[in-house]
Amino acid sequence: MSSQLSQNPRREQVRDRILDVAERMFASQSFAAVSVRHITAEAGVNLAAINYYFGSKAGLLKAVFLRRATDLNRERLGQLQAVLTAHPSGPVPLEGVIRALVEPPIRWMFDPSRGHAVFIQFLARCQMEDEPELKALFYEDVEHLRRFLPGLQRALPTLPETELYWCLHFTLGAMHYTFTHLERLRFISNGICDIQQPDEVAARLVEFCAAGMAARVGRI
Amino acid sequence: MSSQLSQNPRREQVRDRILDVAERMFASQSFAAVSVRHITAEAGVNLAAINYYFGSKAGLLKAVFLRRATDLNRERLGQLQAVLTAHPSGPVPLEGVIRALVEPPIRWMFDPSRGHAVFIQFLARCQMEDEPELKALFYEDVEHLRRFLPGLQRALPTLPETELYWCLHFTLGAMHYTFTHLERLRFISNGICDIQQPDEVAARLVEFCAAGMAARVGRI
DNA sequence: CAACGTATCAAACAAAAGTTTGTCAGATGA
DNA sequence: TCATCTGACAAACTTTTGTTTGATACGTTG
Repeated sequence: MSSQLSQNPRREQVRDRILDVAERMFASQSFAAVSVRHITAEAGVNLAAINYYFGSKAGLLKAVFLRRATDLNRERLGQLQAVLTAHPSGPVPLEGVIRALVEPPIRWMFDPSRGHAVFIQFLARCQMEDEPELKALFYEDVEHLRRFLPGLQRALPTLPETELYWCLHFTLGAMHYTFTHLERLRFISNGICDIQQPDEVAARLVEFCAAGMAARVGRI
Repeated sequence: MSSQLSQNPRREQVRDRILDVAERMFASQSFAAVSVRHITAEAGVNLAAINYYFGSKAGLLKAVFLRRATDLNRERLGQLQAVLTAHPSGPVPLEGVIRALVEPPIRWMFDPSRGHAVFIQFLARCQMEDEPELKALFYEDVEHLRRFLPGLQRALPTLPETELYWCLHFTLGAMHYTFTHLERLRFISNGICDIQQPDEVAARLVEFCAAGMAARVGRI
């Protein structure tokens, strides 16, 4: 069928199939709980394929992470840049900065296409894994988060840097919990909370965190 | 040495040693990543001890959870009750209700005695495990969280129930992230955030979430 | 065509996993 | 004292783990 394709497309096809299955499994179970045999069986490829393409099981984990992480960060930083350039001088709207931080991943969370939704779950679970290579990647990622500080500073000029970091921390927490525990919110609220609309979720999250940040201004 | 002790104290001693080691290991690694061999070796007991005392590895996980979970919940509910009875009629201070929710676990987090600190880390990691028995326990736990809703309602009488649940959700997220990512906050802030003082941490968290909740009042 | 590199495969590998078994020492209770 | 029970132990059991190995087929390149 694909006999006239050069080797590369076919190679990428198998690679991506493995990555898709691994992403899905690592999203719902811990790294140690997923075996390479489960992955290869589900992907319909040979057992040795993972070591052939990714060197090791840990290499596969890293590859799953890298495949989409930069895309997500680019989306975030693009939205941040858009807000900052829309207000070239003077104060920046606080909610706009926070939106740049949390809206892209929330949008991904509700986007089943191209595995975006699965990747967010994967990302959330990865935060707790202790694979050394993956931890190193997350420590590079703090550099990306630090880029939001100038934006926050321009939105809340009177707030000391320390406070801004604390606010960023709590915001990331509320967001992260939304990735992992949204279904629990539906359950605990007996279903009265609508967790289906991405815009609604993002709007509530942004408003909650913006208010939390703004409240510190008066107290410092 | 303890020859004249009846069997029970000695039995409890071995049981607790296993529970302590397991709690510590499950706190820093996923369930699947920890082997019963590691636990028993570290605890200095026989390999078969876990199956003898707890039936299975999963039974051990459940036992670690149950050993302290009720204590923590009792502390929380006690503090909640104290706030509510201090204001028997009329409005209740919002920050008091939130404090009852987050202060006890934050205090535990900084209390190395009796393994309280380790247990908080264990608890945070457990949220992501998919052991069926443990998930069942967490679903019983939502009943405990629902008890905070009357308190929130008396603090924010004009806010619809749906909104209160959302606020509770974001608050739990900020708290949970504080359990798991406090060291990361220190790192990302180049060490300028002081993460050593439990009262400071709790105060910031409470203030942030209270403001986030109060902000919704005007918008509904 | 011939030589080479690449992708796939079944098979085997050694190590580690959770659990079970049988035995033995010691405390308990009649 | 004798029978019984309990806890600890080494050992073995059965699966499952991640990884490696050659062999084979195929496409590309000389």
